Amino acid sequence: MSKQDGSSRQVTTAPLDDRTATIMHVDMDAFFASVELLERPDLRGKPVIVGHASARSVVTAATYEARRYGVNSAMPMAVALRRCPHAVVLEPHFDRYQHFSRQVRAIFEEFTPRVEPLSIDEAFLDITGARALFGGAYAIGTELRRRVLDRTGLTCSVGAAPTKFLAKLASTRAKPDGLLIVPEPDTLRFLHPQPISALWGVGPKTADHLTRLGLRTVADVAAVPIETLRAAIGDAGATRLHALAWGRDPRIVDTVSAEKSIGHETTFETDVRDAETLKRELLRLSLRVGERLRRSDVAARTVSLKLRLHDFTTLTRSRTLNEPTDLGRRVYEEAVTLLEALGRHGEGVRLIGVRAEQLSADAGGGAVLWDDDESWRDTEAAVDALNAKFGEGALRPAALLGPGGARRHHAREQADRDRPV
DNA sequence: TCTGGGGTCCTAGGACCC
DNA sequence: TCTGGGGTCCTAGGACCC
Repeated sequence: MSKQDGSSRQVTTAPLDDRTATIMHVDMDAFFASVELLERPDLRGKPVIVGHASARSVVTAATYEARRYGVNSAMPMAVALRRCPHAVVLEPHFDRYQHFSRQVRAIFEEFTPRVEPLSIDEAFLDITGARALFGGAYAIGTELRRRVLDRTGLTCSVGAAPTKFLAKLASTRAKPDGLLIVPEPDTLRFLHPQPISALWGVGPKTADHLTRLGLRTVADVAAVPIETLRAAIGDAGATRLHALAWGRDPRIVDTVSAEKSIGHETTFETDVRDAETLKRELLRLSLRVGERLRRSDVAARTVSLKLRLHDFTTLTRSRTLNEPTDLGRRVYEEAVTLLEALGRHGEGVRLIGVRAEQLSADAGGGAVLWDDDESWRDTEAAVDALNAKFGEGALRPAALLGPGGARRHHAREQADRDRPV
């Protein structure tokens, strides 16, 4: 094992001929907070929290200075400010984070095309091929961290190991601003002393179950019979945990994974009982879902509604459609039907959300818009049909000259905007 | 202390089919 | 008449991750 701190207090090198640490995990340090500090250098070294100022908000990100007071992401803002009253709270700017996310991703791709973004601020890299050009994991990690810092002013932490799980664990242990390489022969020595919570998929509940079995470390999980695990946490979880505890993780770096659902939700400042307010919000959310479905060129077959009541009870209701849709209007119709059938909104709704599931490549054709409208297949007739429905000139002719996909896309945008609610 | 918003995966029961 | 077993789909809820 080798660890290099950003401060370069200690640099030990992994074997330079190591060829086993083929997967790299890169994780930006306190990403949102660090991006905000680029614009507010005066706040450097101070506890800074990123999050909305509203009553029901949570911490989106916190600098390490704030974390020293026990502030963590997802913590209610009220709690965070009690722990660290002098923290500076900044509003999040997601467009900025997106901008830097793209920038660092481009840097990753200078090393390998095999990049799998995990979220806005982390990614896996398969560096098998990059080694020939850049040297081993150590050289790649060091150069990558240098380029990210030089060009963005942001620090990141890097872990490299033979598997995804170990690489991610390595980057976590390297934080902040560090590099940790775990070659294959060192894996169990690195892994087994870790607490069970380090295992991917072990949250508070599972940790509870495992602790009740007397398991505290990853080594304990590795040693316990898998049947014991199965009885405690179920089939899939037991199989996965047992494998992870032995350093086995079959997941490869996957550069092309399709999204499985698209949803939006809102927590109200105060609980809402009024059905009209709920419907208005539901429409807004549904239209956003529709826009994203079309942008991704997919259609959804299942619509699901989510309600969180005043007491935090969370309900979901879903319905599978006969025909897939990419229209927010259609999503809304289903969601509102589910809402009314549920009939619980009088109790006071804290959160409402809608999600489109069972996505497939865009169904194409007019069947999605009007399943009785065969004429849609013909461009001229489609113009007439649409303009008849939405008024003359509703369609911009230019949009119709492009490929079918573009034509359908534009027509649906128009339909979603113009159809009366 | 009082709990965001974006997701993924798993479980379990019932319907339905062979 | 009383009853198996496997597979898939649908639905609701929950754990978990960032």
